[in-house]
Amino acid sequence: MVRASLPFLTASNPMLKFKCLRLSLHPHEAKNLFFSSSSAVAAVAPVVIESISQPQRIVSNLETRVPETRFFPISLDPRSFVAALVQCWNPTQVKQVHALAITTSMIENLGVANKLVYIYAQYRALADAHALFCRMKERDNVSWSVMVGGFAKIEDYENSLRIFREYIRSGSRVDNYTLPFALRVCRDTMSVQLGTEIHHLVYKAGLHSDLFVSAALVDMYARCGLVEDARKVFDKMSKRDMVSWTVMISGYAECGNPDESLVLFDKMMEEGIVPDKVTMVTVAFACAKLGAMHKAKMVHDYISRRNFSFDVILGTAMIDMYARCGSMDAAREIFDRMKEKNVITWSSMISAYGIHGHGRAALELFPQMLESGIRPNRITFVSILSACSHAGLVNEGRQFFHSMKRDYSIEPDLKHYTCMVDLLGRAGKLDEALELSNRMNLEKDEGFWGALLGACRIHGNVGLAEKAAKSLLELGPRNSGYYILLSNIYANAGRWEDVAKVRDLMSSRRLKKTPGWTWIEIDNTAYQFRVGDKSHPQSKEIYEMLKVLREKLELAGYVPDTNFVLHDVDEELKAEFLYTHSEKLAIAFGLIATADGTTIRIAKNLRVCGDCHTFTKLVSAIVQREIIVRDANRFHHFKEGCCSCGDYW
DNA sequence: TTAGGGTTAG
Repeated sequence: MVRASLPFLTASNPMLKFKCLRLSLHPHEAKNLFFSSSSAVAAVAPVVIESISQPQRIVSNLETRVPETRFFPISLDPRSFVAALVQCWNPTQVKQVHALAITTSMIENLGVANKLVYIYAQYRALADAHALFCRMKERDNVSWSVMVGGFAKIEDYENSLRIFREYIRSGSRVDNYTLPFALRVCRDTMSVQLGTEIHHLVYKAGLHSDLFVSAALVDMYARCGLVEDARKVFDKMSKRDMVSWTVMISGYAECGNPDESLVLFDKMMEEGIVPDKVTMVTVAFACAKLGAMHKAKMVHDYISRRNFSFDVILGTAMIDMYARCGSMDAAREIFDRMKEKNVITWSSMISAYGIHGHGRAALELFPQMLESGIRPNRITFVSILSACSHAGLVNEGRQFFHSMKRDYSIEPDLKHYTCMVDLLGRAGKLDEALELSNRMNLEKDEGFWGALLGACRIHGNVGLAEKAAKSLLELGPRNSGYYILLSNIYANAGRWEDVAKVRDLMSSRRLKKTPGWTWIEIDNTAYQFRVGDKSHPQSKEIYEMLKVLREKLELAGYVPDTNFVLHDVDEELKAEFLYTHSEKLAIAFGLIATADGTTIRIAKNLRVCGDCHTFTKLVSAIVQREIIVRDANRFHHFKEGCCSCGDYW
C-alpha cells in the first residue's frame, strides 16, 4: 500500500518531506510525520488555496516556510484523510490536508471532499467550502446539505437558498437531511411561501413522518407566526419526540400564547415524554411571559428534582421567569447561585430590577459586572437606561448614556435614544427629550414616538402629543393603543370634541380597543377577568366586595377618575364602568379568595389605567395587603397606599 | 461524510 503524509514536515530535511508523499512508510517512520500548527503556516495558507490547481507549487512553498511540527500520519485511503480532518485544530491544518488531498488525488473521493466542505463550513469558511463544492465533479445529498446548512450558519441566507434551489433543479431526490436545513432557513428569513412549497415537497417525498422533517416544519410555521399551521403539522405527527414538543411549546410562547405552551407541557408529561433542559428553558420562558408564579415554582421544583444544573442559559431563563412572575427575591437567589454568568445573565438581572422599579439596585450591578470581567453590550445599556427611566434616575441615566460611546465604544442606537426620551420625558424634561430627538440622526420608529407620546400623557403636553401621534398613526395605523393614548390625552385636557374625532377615526378604520384582561392565580388555577365580567361563579361576592371597597374608598376621599373612560356617557355611568375594570374585579376576587395578609399578584395585558392605579394604592392601605401588579410595561408593588413606581409609569 | 429545539430590551 502506498502511504503518504504531509509534504511539509520538518525544517531539517526538506527532501525527506517531499518524498513522504509518494513513498510507503514503515510504522516507525509514520510516527515522525507531522502537522504543523505554527503561526508560520498561517502565512502560507492563502498560497494553498490559490494554488489548488498547482499542487507541486504548494508543496514547495510549504516546505520552505514551515518550521515546526506536530505528529500526524496519513495513509492513502479515504478513511485516513477523514480521520485527519476530524483531528485538525484550526483551518490552516484543514487547508494542509486539503493540499495533500489534491496532490494525492484523494480529493476525488466523495467522502473526503464532503468532509472537507463540512469542516470548512464548521469553521465558517464558506468561501473555501464553496470553492471546493464548485470544483467537485460528483455531488451527493451530503454535499448539498452541508452547503445549504453552511451558508445558513453564517446567516448568508441568500446563498443558502440559492444552493437549495440549484439542488432542487438538479433533480436530486430530497431527503430527511436536506429539507430540515432548508426549512430552517425559511424560518430564519420568515419565508413562509418557500416554506409552504417545501412542505409540499415533504409530502411528495413521503417524508412527513420523519421526526426531523416534521419538527422543522412545526418550527418554521410557528416562527413565521402561523402557529395554527404549526399545530396542524404537530397534531398529524404519528409520534413525537421531545424536540418536536419543545418546538411547539416554544412556538406558542413566542407568538403570545404562553398559556397554551403550559397546557402542552402538561400534555407532554402525561404522554410520558421526559423533558430535558432545553424543554425546561422553553417552559420557563412561557412562565415568564405569562407571569405564572405557581407554574414557575413547579418548573423550579421539577428542575431541582431532575438535578439539572443551573447552567448559564437555564439559570438566566429562571431569573427572567421569577422576575416576571413578580419575585425579585427568587430571581436574585438564582442569580447569586449561578457559577457562570454571561452578559445576558447580568443584563437580565439589571433589567429585572429595572422593571420592578429598583433602579439603584440595577445600577449597583453594573460595576460588579465589570469586576467579574464581563463587558456590557448594547442590550445591557438598554436595561440600564430603562431601569433609570422606571426609577426616575435622570442624572444617572444621562451619565450612562454618555459613557456608552466614550468608555465602551458602543454607539447609541434608536433603542437607547428611546430610553432617554422616556427617561427625560417622564421626568418632565420634555424640552430636553425633544432636543435629543432633534439631534439624533436615526429614523424614528413606533417605539420612539410611543415613548414621547407617553411622556406627553403624563405631563399633559397636548401640542407635542399631537405631533408624536401624527407620526405614530402613520407608522402604525392599525394599532388601536395609539388612538386610545391620544384620546386619553385629549380627555385629560377636557378637549371632548377631539376625543370624539379620534374615536370616529378609529371606527372609520374599523379599529377596536384591544380588550383588557387581568389574570389572577388562586390555588393553582388561573382566573381571567374582562371589564364588566360576570362569568365567574363567585361573581356576586366579587361585586359585593367591590361595593364595600368603594364605600370605604370614597370615605377616604377617592373620586373615580373618569378621564380614563373613553365612552361618551354621563359621569355617573362612567364611574360605574370604571368600577368594573378587570384589574378591580381581579383584586376583589383575590381579597375574597385568599387569607388576610396574603400578597395578591395580578397581571394585566395592557398598561394599568390611571384610575385603577389610584384605586389599588388605596386598597393596599385599607385592607393592609401588598398587591403586585404586572402590566404590559413593568411591575407595580402597592403597599400601604404607595406604589413602587412612584406614580411614573 | 450531513441534521433538530434554549436565555437579555420598551
